[in-house]
Amino acid sequence: MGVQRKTKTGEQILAAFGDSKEALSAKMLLSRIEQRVNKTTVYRMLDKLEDDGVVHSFSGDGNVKYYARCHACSDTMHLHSHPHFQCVSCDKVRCLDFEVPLTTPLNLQVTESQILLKGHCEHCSS
Amino acid sequence: MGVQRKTKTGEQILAAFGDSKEALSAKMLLSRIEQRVNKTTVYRMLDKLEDDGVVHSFSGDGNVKYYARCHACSDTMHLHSHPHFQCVSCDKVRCLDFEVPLTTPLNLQVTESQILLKGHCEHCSS
DNA sequence: TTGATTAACGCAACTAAGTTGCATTAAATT
DNA sequence: AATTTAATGCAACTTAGTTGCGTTAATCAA
Repeated sequence: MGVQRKTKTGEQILAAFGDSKEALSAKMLLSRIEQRVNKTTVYRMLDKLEDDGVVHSFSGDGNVKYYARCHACSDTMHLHSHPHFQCVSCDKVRCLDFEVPLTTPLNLQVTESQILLKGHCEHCSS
Repeated sequence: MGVQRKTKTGEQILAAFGDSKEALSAKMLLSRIEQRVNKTTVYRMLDKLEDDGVVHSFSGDGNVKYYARCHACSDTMHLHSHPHFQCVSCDKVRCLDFEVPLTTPLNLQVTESQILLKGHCEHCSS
């Protein structure tokens, strides 16, 4: 079950994401939220937001879970064949706004896909 | 620095992988190895094998690191644009033997890519 | 074959991400 | 205002992976 009540934590998490395509870990969110919030609360709220199709998650570098705002999802339909990019210098992660056409083997029922690209972002290229 | 000496742990890890495309976590490897080996040893050996380009790693479900034998890599060249597939029923992970053509944005210097597909494998499809 | 060198190892203690149980707080509803 | 229960905070926990350090064993040279 997703979000049921309007709370400060929920508002602040969504405010932290804003309209950007940046992906944030629970830790990053905690440091960005002004109001003192417990990490458990953040994890639970992120779960609920993901249930509702408001955010989506994926595994970034160092086996850390990242969350980002969804832009074309509902609680019934999740379409995330867009790649994510993580800069190995500044560690920022974000959604890339194009889709990767994935042809999957006929013998496999693929229900979800995650594409993570790593490298240097435009600000960190030497 | 990679592997320098031929040891039982190294042999057993490679034996556990065999020639298959299956990917294994450190935990799975530990349970497959007959001889009693410490987990630290396994983690360290996997690091060295990865340095040598003998195995490659990626982040699977639940933020667990998986390792698989490389088939076209050396210690200087790593080519892993092949996807990995994880069955959400039996949890097995493996390399898929085709490449995904990734067109990456010009402003980003992509040095590595990870593609993880999740779903039901041929044995777990209902 | 023996002795020296040091890579590889085992162990214990640690870190960091994420989870769980439970008592408390505060939205929403009556 | 009273009631209901979703959301919260806290402490304790789990699990993956790491680190420091003393010991073992692979390799190599005498």
